[in-house]
Amino acid sequence: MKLSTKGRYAVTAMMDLTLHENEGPVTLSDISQCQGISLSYLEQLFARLRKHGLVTGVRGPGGGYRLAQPADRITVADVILAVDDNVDATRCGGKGDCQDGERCLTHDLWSDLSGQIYDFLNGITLAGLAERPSIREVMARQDLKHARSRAPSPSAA
Amino acid sequence: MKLSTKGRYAVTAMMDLTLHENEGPVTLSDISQCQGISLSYLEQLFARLRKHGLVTGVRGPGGGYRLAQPADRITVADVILAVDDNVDATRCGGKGDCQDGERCLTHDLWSDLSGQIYDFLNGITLAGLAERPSIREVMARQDLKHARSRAPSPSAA
DNA sequence: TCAATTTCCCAGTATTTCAGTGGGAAATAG
DNA sequence: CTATTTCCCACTGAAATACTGGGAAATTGA
Repeated sequence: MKLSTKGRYAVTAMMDLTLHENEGPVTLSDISQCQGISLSYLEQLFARLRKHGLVTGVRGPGGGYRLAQPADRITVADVILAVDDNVDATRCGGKGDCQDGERCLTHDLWSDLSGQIYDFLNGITLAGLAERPSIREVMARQDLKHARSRAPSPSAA
Repeated sequence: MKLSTKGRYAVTAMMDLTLHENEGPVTLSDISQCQGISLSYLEQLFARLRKHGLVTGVRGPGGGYRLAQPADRITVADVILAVDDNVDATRCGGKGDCQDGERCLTHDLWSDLSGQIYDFLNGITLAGLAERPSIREVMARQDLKHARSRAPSPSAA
């Protein structure tokens, strides 16, 4: 389990898709402008997300990306694992003969901890994140702005 | 909150100190041989751990490093934050005027998640890690080996 | 049919971080 | 005094990160 800015970019971008899920596909240039990430770098990230079956791309005008699965079935761990490829784990490869053949217990310990971190992140879905109070608050403000032709109806998807 | 091999090295090294806490200071060359990390790189890591008040160095023969605080007061989050310096967090710096002044909510969302990860790792102390069954098991084997004045026990592993 | 949009794809580059190398100074135990 | 070990610094190679740029394929709408 690795946790870097790359993973953060991916998660925030996926949240963008989640929050605008019912407004059609989201273009990468939108996310690029919002997040301040270069378009091509986003393309690279989304290529991986697509290969891992997390998003689907829609080409052409009006196209963009949308979630390939319901938001409550995609976890933060899924997203992070999709973008940063394999973790090499231990240096001694679990040979266990590092020093006197006994000292290497800390390796097991890390894999133990790492597993816990994974379980934790795997328990947080995009839908779950989107339901947080701090987010719903900002979403409500957005709804007001976007309701330009009619009275603000509380109808959510 | 960042989670990389650097942080893993630091945590596993700190666990080494924790597990041999009552055997006097642990030298970096010991950890180097065990973990397969270069001595100088470990020195760099421990310089940071020392500056953050997590370890104390003892010079001279018989010296080494020991925990600067009781193992149940040092958390995994402490260790990780000590070695990988600041996380820049958001790119737009929370200006909030990224697109239409409304799209940047995903940043808040990430800081929310990041805070949760921190809380999680901050709830795991070195002492807590050392008490895990898988670790105690290996520790027990070590105790047998270190008891050299008695008859050698049947081969482990 | 044509132009604009947008995903897709690939090859290259700059920057940063990771990890290691090497030399040497200061403290300390024996 | 000497061996050990922390401390400190400056440098290097390798890898990951993040960006640049060019272009092809699909799709929409005029």
